[in-house]
Amino acid sequence: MTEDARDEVDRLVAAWRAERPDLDVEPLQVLSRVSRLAKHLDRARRAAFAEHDLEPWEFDVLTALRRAGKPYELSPGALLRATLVTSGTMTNRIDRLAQAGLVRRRPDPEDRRGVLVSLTDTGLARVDAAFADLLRRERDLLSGLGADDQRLLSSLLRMLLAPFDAS
Amino acid sequence: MTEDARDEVDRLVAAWRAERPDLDVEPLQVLSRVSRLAKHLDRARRAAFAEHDLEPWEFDVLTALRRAGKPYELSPGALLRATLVTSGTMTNRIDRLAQAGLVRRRPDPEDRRGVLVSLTDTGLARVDAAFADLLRRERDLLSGLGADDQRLLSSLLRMLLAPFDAS
DNA sequence: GAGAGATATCTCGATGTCAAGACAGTACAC
DNA sequence: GTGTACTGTCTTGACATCGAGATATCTCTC
Repeated sequence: MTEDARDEVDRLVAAWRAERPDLDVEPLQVLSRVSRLAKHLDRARRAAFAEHDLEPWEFDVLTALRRAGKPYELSPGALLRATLVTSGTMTNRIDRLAQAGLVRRRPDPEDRRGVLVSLTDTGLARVDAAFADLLRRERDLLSGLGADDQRLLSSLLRMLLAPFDAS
Repeated sequence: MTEDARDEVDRLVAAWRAERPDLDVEPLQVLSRVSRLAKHLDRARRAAFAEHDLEPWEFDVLTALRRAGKPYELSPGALLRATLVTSGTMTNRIDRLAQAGLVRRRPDPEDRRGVLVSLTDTGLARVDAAFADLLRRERDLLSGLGADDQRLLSSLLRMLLAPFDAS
């Protein structure tokens, strides 16, 4: 038993083993780490975006539009699928982004139920700057892992994620 | 170039490469997967707890107390460090858990600023049932990975997490 | 071409979270 | 022991999110 209780999850698992030796708590080794890491990442991202006057939720929407390529335009439905939020949330987000002058809304000429949301020039500039900054910081967070380990890690994560994205 | 765009992140990375070939977006392969997976996990957990009439946030607090072992008692400060939330949030959580009869609050006899929070019998029973259920479901989510891959994955994640937990 | 069901977006109320700050109590240096 | 800085908890107000449902439009079948 290589003894390295180096993070909170190791301590957490050890505590469970002491309290509930009857249960197999191995799944926590993976999934609790995923959850905790995500929480830390959220905070790191928030700090990164603050320098560009962007909230994480604003960044999420703007990057989805940015990735779509010219003319940087998507429907609210496409945006909510890209960002994993509900429709009410997306309506609210678009409202505030439009108010801030980062996106524009126009009726979909093909479907009168629909709307199309596009980046303004300001929005494009902001998201490009913030994204470059984010990548810099994320690379830093990953610096503890070699390139091979990163590839290995991402392919293992992909296996877990695939069932969700398929459905 | 092994061509397997099997999850959303592969598509996301491909889109960035097309739009910003000047940037190295490799960090996303790992970190976007972590974030997205955490979001899916939250939903899965929510569904699991619903059967036990527990919200995820309730479960988080109750498990922290459960792991502490008899007499299942911790300070609000210890609880907020265990759950990564702010003090205002923890006060609110404890209020509602106490109202629901799942925890009890009493003054800390050693420190008159302090409070101690402990599980009630009801709280103990509820958290034990929900935890067993959660493990069952999490094992299921991980069934795509062999035991070796799971160990590999958790040790890679540990490397990323360690710097956060150290600070 | 009429009707049924699906789809796209928005509205509204409830809620959990955070950040900042208030307040009481403790610890430590001098 | 007194003053200062620190710690632990709680209060408050703002805010982003969700879920459920409303409305308008489209699509497909007959």
